[in-house]
Amino acid sequence: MPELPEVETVARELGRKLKGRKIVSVEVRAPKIISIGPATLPPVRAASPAAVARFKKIAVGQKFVSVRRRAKLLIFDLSGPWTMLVHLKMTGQFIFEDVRLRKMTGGKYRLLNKAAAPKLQLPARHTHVVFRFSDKSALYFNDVRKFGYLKLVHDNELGQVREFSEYGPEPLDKKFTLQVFVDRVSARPKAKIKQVLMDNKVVVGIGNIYSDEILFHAGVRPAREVAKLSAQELAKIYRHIRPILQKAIQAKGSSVGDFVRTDGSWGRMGKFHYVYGRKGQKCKKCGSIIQAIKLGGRTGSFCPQCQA
DNA sequence: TATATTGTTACACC
DNA sequence: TGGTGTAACAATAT
Repeated sequence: MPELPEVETVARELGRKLKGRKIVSVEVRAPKIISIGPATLPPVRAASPAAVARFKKIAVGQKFVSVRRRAKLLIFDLSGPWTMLVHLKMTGQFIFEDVRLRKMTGGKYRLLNKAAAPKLQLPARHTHVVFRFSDKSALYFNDVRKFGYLKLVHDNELGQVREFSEYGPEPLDKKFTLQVFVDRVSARPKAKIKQVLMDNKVVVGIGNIYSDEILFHAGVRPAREVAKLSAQELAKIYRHIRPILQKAIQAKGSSVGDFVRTDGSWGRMGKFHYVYGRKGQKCKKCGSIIQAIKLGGRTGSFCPQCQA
């Protein structure tokens, strides 16, 4: 489940690996994944053969300049006047294949870090788009659910991309102060705190995993109404947002579900989870049994002893 | 075969 | 009208 730390991990790793690499071919195995233009939605229908051809024509010959992140969206700056926006949604993955690795393994991709990583052979069953580079290396986009998307936007139209205009502040940004947090959260007095934390209009990048973890460390139950939280509780929640996200970035993300790093290895943050995905297990702090509730169709996990 | 999964949007309801 | 909550949607594994 890629959230801010996982997307940040992918952005940093790909930025390093793709910088200056020239695309020599693009293989689109699932047309519904790709689209062109600033329109809000990924296409419900698969891109037409003409759109696929256009996507390839735009991308081939371009170099990757940089990879950034805004909220959970990856932003690939291309050398020409185009930008590629990528959302991993639930199960999207990027795997970068170094040509040296393929040579070493006789054409079958194997991971260097065998102990910590799943075995991969690429392209895999759920590989939907492949970028190949002039030095024979390649970038694979995999997505079991096919909810993710790759969207090419002309730089002149970046201002019209609705994802950007609706995003709230970045939690790691200096401008995200306690005052900003309290103001934005307080605008939703009747909503439940977990749902507000996960709302991209309030603050971006926090999903099910990290909202659970932040609330555990703050000692606040996920279903608490915002209006009934004290100033101290709000401040405590705020104070835990940055450290938890930063620790997760240091651990290269949580490999829950399908998330892998760009070499196919797993992030290590899952080891540090106190409540997410631990329903029925003992709380690491007090030994109580972790409980789960449904909030708007989503599961929230918490410790009944540590969280009030 | 029904169900669970999650970010995001659509829409009904006060 | 706008904030709020719920359902729906994408596709697949189990």
